[in-house]
Parts: sequence; structure tokens; C-alpha cells
Amino acid sequence: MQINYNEGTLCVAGVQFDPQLTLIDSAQVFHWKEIDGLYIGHSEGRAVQLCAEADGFSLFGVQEKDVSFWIHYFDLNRDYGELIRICGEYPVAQQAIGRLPGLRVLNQPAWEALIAFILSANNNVRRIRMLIDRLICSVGKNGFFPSPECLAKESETVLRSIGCGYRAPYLIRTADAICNGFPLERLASEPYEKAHAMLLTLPGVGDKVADCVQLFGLGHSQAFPVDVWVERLMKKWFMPETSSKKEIRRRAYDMFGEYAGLIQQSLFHCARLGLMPLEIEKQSNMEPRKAT
DNA sequence: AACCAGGGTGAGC
DNA sequence: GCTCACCATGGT
Repeated sequence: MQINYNEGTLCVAGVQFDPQLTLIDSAQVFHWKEIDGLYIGHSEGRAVQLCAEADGFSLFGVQEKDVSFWIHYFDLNRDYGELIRICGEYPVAQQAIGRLPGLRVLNQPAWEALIAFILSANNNVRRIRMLIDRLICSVGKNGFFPSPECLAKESETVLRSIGCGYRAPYLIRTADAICNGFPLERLASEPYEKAHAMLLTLPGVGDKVADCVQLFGLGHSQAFPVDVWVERLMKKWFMPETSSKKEIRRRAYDMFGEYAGLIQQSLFHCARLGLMPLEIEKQSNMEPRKAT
């Protein structure tokens, strides 16, 4: 892979990258827009535009001091080719990864992932996108995410009026916890289990939201979020005898190891895109894994 | 008109 | 530890 920076443009070559899958319909980030083939986004107040190239992508509007920020954001230091090899024991996982080359797991600021996934509870991707847009537009400043201080001062009435529903007080109380010293950023350097337990103390954060914050915002690649899609696919293809999401979450690390969360992304998207049969089976070359 | 969506919480056991 | 009703909202 070659990375080149010149006068505000970061050129990345020699990497497979699918902006539609990774940015627009990723369900890991909710505020990127596509306009005439140009992808517009921002993170922590840095606005950029991305253009897909044949062999990678170009990123416009990058300040020189932010080059390493965006390299980390797009997870460009990771070799995604390794994932298929890691999954050698599980052909279904190998095929899921192989079917979606160009899918990457972004490294977002933990705060942005945290509020996005508090809003994700019992919600769908379209509506999460809508809520994030409204939150940025009506609570944030200059078109960026609202700061913890800003959100902590917001009224529940306003948040309910833009459609947050019963999640409104969760947002405010969690923002308040951050303002009062909850060490969100520091959790990145804590072990997975400790960080997970800490996140569970925040209002509106359970196992699933905590795992999303850890995977997408804290660099904890073993975090394995279990939503309804992942629950279905894991029962169908990997552990048909399990009954609860909690048990699936526990066993996923034993199965997939340190990079369970990255593998989860491929499995999740294959299931959601209908590339991995869950109920009625048509033509598929995937074989359920036999119990050992 | 019920059912679903990248679930969390509190009560009861 | 576990299960379960309830929680807003927009789309189907």
C-alpha cells in the first residue's frame, strides 16, 4: 500500500476500499453523505471529501497535521488480507470475508460512536442516520457532532422533539457522565473486559452498545457486538444450540479470537445484504459448521 | 394494523 | 445469575 500526501490531498493506493459499504451503508458510522460520487464526512471537527479510485481512494481537505489521524480513521495500518487466513478453521467466516473485499472497520472517536450507538437501541439504520443528522444539525455546532458539554446542557424536550424518543435522557445523562470525568478515551488502553464493565455503567449502554463503542471507537478488535442479525447468523451457522445473545457474545472470542469484531463486520453485512441465507436456503455453497 | 429495527432498563424470580 | 414487559418512532 502506498500513502501519499500533497497539498491537502491524501492519496491511498494499493488497498481495496468500498465507500458505499464502509461509509454510507456501513451501520458503523451514520453521518457520511454521497453526492455525485463524492463522499462527504467529518470527524472531531475535521471535514473531508473522499473519492474512490480504481486502486484505493483520494481524500481531499486534509491538513498536514491530520494525516495520521485519517490513516488511523480508515484503519490503513491493518492488513485485512490476514483475516481470511485467521478464519481458516471456519469456512463460513472465510467466505463472508471473501465476499466483501473493501469492507473496513473505521476507528472513530469514541464519543461519536458512543452517542450514535446509544441512539441505535431498538432502532433501524435509516432512522439512526436521520437522528444523527438532526442531532448534528440542531444541537451540534458548524455541522459537527455536539460536544459532551453541549449535549449535557441540552433539554430532554428538544431531543424528544427531533425523534430521539426514550433515548433522549440516556444521551443527556451519558454526556453528563463524560463531563464529570468518565475516562472514555482512556478506556482504549484498558483491557477489553475492564473497559466493557466501565461502559456498562453509562445510561443507555448495555452489552451490545458497549461492544460497538469498543470496536468502532476504542480499537478493541475482539469486541463482538451481537444484534438481531448476528444472533440469527451465529445460531444458524456456528452455534445452533445457544439461546441467548449473552452466550453468543461470550463464546465468540473463544471462536474467533483477537480479531472477532472485524470478522463480525463481514458476517453482519453478509447477513444483512442477504448474501448469507438465514432461514430458507436457496443456492448457496456455504456449509453449516458441524458441532464439535 | 401488527411487526420490525445494530437494545437497555427495572422488576420479579 | 435469568426472563420479561415496556419503552418512541418511522417504515412496511
